[in-house]
Amino acid sequence: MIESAPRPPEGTGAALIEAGLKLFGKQGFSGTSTREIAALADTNVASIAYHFGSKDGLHTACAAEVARRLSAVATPSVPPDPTPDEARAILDSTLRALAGFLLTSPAATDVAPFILRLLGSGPDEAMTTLYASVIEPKHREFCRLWALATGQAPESESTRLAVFAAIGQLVYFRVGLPVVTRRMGWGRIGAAEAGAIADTVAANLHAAIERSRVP
Amino acid sequence: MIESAPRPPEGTGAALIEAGLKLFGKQGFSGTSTREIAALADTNVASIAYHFGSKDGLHTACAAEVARRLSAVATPSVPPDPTPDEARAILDSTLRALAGFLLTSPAATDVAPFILRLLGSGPDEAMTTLYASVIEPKHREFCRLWALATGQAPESESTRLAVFAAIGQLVYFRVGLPVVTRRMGWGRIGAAEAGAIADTVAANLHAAIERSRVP
DNA sequence: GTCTATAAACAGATAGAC
DNA sequence: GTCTATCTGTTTATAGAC
Repeated sequence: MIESAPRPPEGTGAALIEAGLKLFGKQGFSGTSTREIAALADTNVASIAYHFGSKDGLHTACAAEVARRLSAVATPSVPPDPTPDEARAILDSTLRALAGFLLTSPAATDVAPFILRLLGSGPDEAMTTLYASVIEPKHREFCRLWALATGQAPESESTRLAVFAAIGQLVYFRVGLPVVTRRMGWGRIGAAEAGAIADTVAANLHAAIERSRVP
Repeated sequence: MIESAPRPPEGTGAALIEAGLKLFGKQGFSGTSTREIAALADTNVASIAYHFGSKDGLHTACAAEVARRLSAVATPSVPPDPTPDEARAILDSTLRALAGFLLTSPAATDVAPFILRLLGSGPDEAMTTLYASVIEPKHREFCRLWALATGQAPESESTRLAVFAAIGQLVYFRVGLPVVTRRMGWGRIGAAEAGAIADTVAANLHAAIERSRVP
């Protein structure tokens, strides 16, 4: 038992979260009725109030589930004292793993649109939780690796922005996927397409590291 | 009269589009009531049906207005036969102009969230229009400049992906602005903050061009 | 815990006065 | 063109049987 993250409810509760994640992501919070959610979860509307208090409560539970799933990814195993080349290799492989998750994992199919909606809704409670529990710690860890790879200071403005840019490329490919696939003439995203995107992002990573390296 | 783009309605119609753009972007389509829109536009609910037929009609008109505003930006003036260095300089300045627009322009404050919602809603009619009228042409033009700067083929897979990555960084900084400002400890985005982001994105642009340059 | 039935509020669209 | 009043359907939340 390594994981200490909070477990999601099981049974009907879990089915409701699953359905909520899918529908909230696809149609937005207000665009989704509790009847739709209950139907997809194969239960009745009243069970939402029973398990989560309200529609809002279900949404909060969905956000918590997103945080749980995200924590499971992008967790590189870092050796005690990495050399610059080792740090760079870890950044490369973590970015590729993240690309694989975001672009091809079934889990991300529901998670990514949900987060996108969360971002658009401004800084509310769910976003704050996600930021504090996942985004901030991961970004900080990436900054540390970036600093080891380049010789820059880990918390300098330029390092933090460079890491955002590196991850941002990848996030964009996921967010803008409808646009990207259309322009690329891709029918769907398979291993080959995800690989091409990962290669692009990784190449930019190495180019950026090379350019900001301190001798 | 150079511009052939459709003009927005004036008077009450324009006020409704303005209000719709703001509220649809902030709260989503279903999250915004016609009464709210009418109140912000300082008119009555019935005027929405009168001017645009329905709530959907107003949304379509808002999307058209977004396309109009976007077309006005990111329109580089390219000399007849640019040298590689000139092409690179044009890419640099266009990217910086785009950064300035996205991060500091008041017009973008309403436009950006609206587009974000559009992206999340999957490929509907409004998104298709925006893609065909703005995104595709601009991306193609960027690819041509990228090809001139690097010596690569303008419509090769790697070129198209590289251009997406370059623009994507910038788009991410706009989309993820709530996250970025929090992590950077910024209160708001002024000229200094937008400049720091633009410098980061531009540096990555040059690094990527340098790396994929064909001798 | 699960479900049906219903209540109370709210949505978008429209009729018709001005 | 603009506005008020209203119609009709849908929403979330809840009461209460099982």
